[in-house]
Amino acid sequence: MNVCTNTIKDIARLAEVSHSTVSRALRNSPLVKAETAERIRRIVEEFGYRPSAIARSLATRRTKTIGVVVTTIADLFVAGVVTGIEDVASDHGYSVFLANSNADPDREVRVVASFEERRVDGVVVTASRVGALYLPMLSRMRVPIVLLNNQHPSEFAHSVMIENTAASREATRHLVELGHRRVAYLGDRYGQHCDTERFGGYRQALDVAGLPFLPQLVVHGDGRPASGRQAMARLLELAEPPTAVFCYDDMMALGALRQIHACGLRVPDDISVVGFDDLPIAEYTEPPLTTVRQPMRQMGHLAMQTLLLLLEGSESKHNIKVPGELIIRETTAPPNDRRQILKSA
Amino acid sequence: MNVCTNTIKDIARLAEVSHSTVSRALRNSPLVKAETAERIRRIVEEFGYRPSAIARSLATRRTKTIGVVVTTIADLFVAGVVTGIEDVASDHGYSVFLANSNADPDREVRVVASFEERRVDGVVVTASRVGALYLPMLSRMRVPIVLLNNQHPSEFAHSVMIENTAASREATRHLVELGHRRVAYLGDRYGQHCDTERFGGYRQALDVAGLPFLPQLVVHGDGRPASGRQAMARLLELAEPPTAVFCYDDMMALGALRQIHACGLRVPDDISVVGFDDLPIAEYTEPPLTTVRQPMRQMGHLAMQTLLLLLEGSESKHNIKVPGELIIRETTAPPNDRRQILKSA
DNA sequence: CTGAAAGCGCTTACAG
DNA sequence: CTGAAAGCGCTTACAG
Repeated sequence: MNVCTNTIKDIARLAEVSHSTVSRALRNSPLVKAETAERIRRIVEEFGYRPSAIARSLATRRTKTIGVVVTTIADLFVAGVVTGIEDVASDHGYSVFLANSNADPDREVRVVASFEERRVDGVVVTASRVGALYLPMLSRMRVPIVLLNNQHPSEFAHSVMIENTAASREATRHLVELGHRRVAYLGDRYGQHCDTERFGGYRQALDVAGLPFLPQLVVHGDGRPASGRQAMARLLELAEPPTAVFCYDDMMALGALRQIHACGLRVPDDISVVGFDDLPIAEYTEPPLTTVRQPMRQMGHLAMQTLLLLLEGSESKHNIKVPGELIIRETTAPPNDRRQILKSA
Repeated sequence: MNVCTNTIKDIARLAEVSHSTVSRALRNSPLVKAETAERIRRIVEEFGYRPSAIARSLATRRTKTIGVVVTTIADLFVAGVVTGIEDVASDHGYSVFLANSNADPDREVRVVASFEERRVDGVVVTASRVGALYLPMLSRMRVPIVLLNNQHPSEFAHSVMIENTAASREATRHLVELGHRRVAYLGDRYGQHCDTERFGGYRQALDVAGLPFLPQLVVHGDGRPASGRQAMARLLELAEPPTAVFCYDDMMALGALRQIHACGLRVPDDISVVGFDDLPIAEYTEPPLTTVRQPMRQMGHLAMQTLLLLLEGSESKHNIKVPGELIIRETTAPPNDRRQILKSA
């Protein structure tokens, strides 16, 4: 018996009731007599009937579907967030459409079009490198949108954001308190709002400590290891290299570690490194990485919970700030005054 | 003007044609006069009308939607594969539903139910730790299914698989050729078919080299770094530890590296390590990891292309084998006979 | 080339 | 508590 050919009318015929009654029974309507409902459910079970969400969506004008846009899912932060989103979506009967934009404007246009055509009930945009027209295009859809670690968090819509500034300040202060005076910032040139805030926290910590801001100690990558390695190489070529580096994310910290080791320097003896994210691999770098934990999965939960609230008609603005947590492992230590000597070895 | 309230009839009224004609114009039917079609398209554009994929799906009985099930998306291999799937799905007008099963039988049941109700046109199951009832449940759906690095690849359905046996044999042979005589296998107890095959390749390489198989050199983890570390610890506690370890995946290799370093041993001087996957981080472990590359994204492409073929009515069996590629980096070297001495230090 | 009509498989007021 | 009917927004034979 081909499941896909069964319709509500087939079940109605078998149960000797109208299809309206079957519909009610399936939706647990109190309007249907208990024993009738029971009989219907037995038949539904026996024939493996699955009501069509398509037809239901057309009738109810709700698809119980959300769209999730990411730049790429092949990123442990993004994947963690999406896991969190899907967790609660699934618990509430929502299915999720996943779309990668690849930071490509053409694909962004297609993603928006497909989400509109599929009549998703809501959208979450995660840590995307969005084109200029993208967010306005999305907002035109007239469905709730939640941004996660994205630009325009407050002006534009509802959002879930890590407390970038406070967390970065704390991470930098950790380095300063260890005695570092030359602390570099390895940023992400595509990091948009998050990069601005993390850089801001770094600056604040320097100010509070009365340390001068040295522009030559600020370098940028693209968020990935190779670029972190290159940026680190530039720092190490400086006449007076930093004794510590605060990185925009763990992946670039990974590249930085590689470059430091490739130069024959040691972490944390010669140079301290701090990351951001606390990816599952952070505990397994060599040495284990001091970093700022973002509760990625929980942030995904919050984003979906916010969307759910909006879908239930909440009118308020939702701008959630999630605290980061500094996880001190083994890439940070007091500066070694002999570093210059070792380097020449 | 609320986009979502526009229907094909609104456009028909504005264009002064019947909604049938609008429908044809939008589907580029040759049945409609060029200038009429042009006028309709202008109006569609102007009002930002988006045809409802829901209504279209109901009428055509095709949703242009596929379901992708994974155990977890928070895994760089899985995420790479899903990226590949989405690439070609999107290019062909398909949207993808992503569902995490978390290897939880309850969720598996719900995923299958949701895919059935949403009338996905096809399904791909990626590297899942599937429950016993899962695949039969899916196959009951009567839509094409493609398995990727999954169990039952040939008996059950269409599949894309890495050449586990050949790749593992080559990886092990690499170690043997370096002179290793005590090569361990660090497997994944949930790796099912893939683990069996990788273990098989390891055994074959030993046999070919005339080396004895030593059961005490086979340990298992769960695929993640922490378990790799634990398994490595067991190997190092052996009276005669291995001089090389072939790991089921890069993540466990990461844990193994950590444990080796934590014991004060050096890689590759004291012990060689080989991974499997060539994740983006493999180049950035310390030292950079020798591993077997799986072309994850391309495997995703192949899976979706296979699904497309099946959706076009292909009747043949599709069982695609993808070769792995040994990438030699810096975790492998000839064995060091002084290893025992160093260990006691 | 165009339109009226039936149908896709549901939900839900309305009437009983 | 139950059923007949209308409607959700499309597609597509059928007739012209």
